[in-house]
Amino acid sequence: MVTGKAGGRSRVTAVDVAREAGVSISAVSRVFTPGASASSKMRAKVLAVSERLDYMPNAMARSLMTNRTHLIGIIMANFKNPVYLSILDSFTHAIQQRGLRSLLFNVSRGDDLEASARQIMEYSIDGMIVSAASMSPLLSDQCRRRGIPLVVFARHPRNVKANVVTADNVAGGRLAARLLIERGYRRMAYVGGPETVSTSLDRGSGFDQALAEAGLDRVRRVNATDYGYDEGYEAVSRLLNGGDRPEAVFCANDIMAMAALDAARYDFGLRVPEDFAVIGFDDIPFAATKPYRLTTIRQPMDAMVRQSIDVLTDQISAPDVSPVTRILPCSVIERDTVRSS
Amino acid sequence: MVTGKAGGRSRVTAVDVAREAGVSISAVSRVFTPGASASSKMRAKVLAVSERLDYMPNAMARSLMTNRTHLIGIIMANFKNPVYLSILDSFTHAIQQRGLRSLLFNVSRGDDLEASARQIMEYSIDGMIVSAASMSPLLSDQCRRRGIPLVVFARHPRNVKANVVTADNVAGGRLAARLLIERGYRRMAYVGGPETVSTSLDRGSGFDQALAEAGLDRVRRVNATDYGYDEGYEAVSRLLNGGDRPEAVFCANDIMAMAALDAARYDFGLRVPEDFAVIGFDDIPFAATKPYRLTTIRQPMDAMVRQSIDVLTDQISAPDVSPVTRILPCSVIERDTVRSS
DNA sequence: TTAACGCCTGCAAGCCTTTGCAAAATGGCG
DNA sequence: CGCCATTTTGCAAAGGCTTGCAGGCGTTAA
Repeated sequence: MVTGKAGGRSRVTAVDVAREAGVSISAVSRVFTPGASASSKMRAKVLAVSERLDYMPNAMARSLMTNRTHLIGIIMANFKNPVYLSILDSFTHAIQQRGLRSLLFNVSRGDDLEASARQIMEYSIDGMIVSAASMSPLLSDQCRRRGIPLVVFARHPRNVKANVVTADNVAGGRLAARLLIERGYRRMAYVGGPETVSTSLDRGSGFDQALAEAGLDRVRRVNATDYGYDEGYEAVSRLLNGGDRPEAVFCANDIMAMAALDAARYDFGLRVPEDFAVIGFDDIPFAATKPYRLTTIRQPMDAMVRQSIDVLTDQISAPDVSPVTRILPCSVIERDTVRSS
Repeated sequence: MVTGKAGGRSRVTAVDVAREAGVSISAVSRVFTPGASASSKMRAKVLAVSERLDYMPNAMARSLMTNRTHLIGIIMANFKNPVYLSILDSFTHAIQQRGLRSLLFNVSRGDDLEASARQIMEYSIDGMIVSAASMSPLLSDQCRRRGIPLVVFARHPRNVKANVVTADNVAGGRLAARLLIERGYRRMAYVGGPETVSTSLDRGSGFDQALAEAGLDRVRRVNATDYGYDEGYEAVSRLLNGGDRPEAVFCANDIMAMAALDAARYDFGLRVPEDFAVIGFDDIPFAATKPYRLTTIRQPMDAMVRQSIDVLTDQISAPDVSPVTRILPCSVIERDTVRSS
């Protein structure tokens, strides 16, 4: 290895700075290590030279020694629902605020979540956030074995041992049911997502519970094949074409609710909210636009993100505490797709 | 440093595997280095032990030697427009496909782009993609000095020396104008984003050009304070309230176009497309929903992403080629907000 | 059977930091 | 001015991996 190695031009390193400033390498290191002892003369000298040479400590070499990478892995699956853009926004922001960096992994195209996780682990990240429908217990095992704090976001898988931060989806479903009942609707249906997804399941079962408590039965239930607009449209059309046409639907997310609204109005000539009510879930920005004005159940996303990062950083600094689970309450955002009294 | 250091339990390393398998460390390394020479016996033995011990090479240590991190930095600013979710989807997917990883940086809240870039550089990333409104020349300088390939995505700043992959926004603007002219509209207006953003500027000037060529003048132009729905709504209301009411508007993105449509229909009682035409830009999924059916100009996002990554990886393997700029054509997606003949 | 030839493999140096330890410098105080 | 208590500072050893070099071994040809 004689000349400039494989990659780009060799960076300026701490030895260059040390030589130039006439100090030891350790001194340079200490100037760039918060909390290390260095006289102000020293600090000034090193900083000046670093500035001039455009020196910057090499994070890789550093992490080799410190066993900290300041990298947080984010595993995401849903790139179709705009809520996830704002979730990503909040997460990356919160992560950067704390001086950490986000390593983003996309597991949407059925790419093996397991395999991705392994890849991530090569980087010995400090912590990991998973926001993906399928959360395998093997992943959480991997993390525990390697001592990597993990929080499962907006999902509540029963069979994994990890931190969980989620909205209270069951309670959210109940909220929807009670609103509908209170407003005099009687024949309700639920439009869920794919059958395996715990959020959809929880929202549905909360809905059913509250219905049952009021002595009502859910008329029907359909599951969309995916969480998108088209899939929702198709599912709702199926629902409205069948017998037992409901007076109200509760949808597992806003996108499907918007599809429901469109299908009801444009294809079935239903008046909303007079003939037919629709409730969504999430409160995405589009739900508030003029043509929709969707009544919906809101998850406290900001709080969820904040708590996730809190839990994660706590766990990073104190690795041996046992996993916590935080369940945050939803609220109803009332607009115009449920009649007002 | 006697006992378990700062971070989690110490990982299993190549020496563990080597000892256990009765081979040298180099052997282990070579088994995990594609293209290195190792007999199949060797390989089998090492792989078996690695499996059992759950060994995985440490990417940090590796990159220290190879000068390659396999990390691609993505700098993004716009977390409000859903197009960026699909862009992120495509990028992360393409990056993973090539065995690389995405380090995502959020510079939306006016966080200094410069400062973020510096942070990113500490990780000595292999390449960087910037999709942010403001692209400072200093950033591209930083990259060039450090030998980090850089591509500017969906933006065409004149004053930076870097790879550029973007849609032909000027031509896109012309497309919009010509469609409108051909369909008999005469009094046009443009609704742009903040005045400093090159995409909005280019789209507007292409629009103006084509109008001028047809002997028409743009009636008015308004700029929204941001690219969102509410800002668009406000801008369009201003436009329609003023004198010289136009018969058609071209909006710098779909979100504002949707806002325009809503404002025109709900607040001004205009019939679209009979009395009033609207054209957007981007072709986001919501533009296709029943209440909108928006006619719009589409950027070839997938191709743009693919080319960006191609350019980037080319540049990574051959660092000394000069920057390229690729400008891809837009197309019109015709739906129902411009009359059909 | 022996020599020449290749493929494997191990050795050890190097990548860029951090950090325990001990020596040097500083400062306060009598 | 000398002594002791603190800082500062430098040395050198990690940390986990890659890789040039040279010796080892198995193979083929004579």
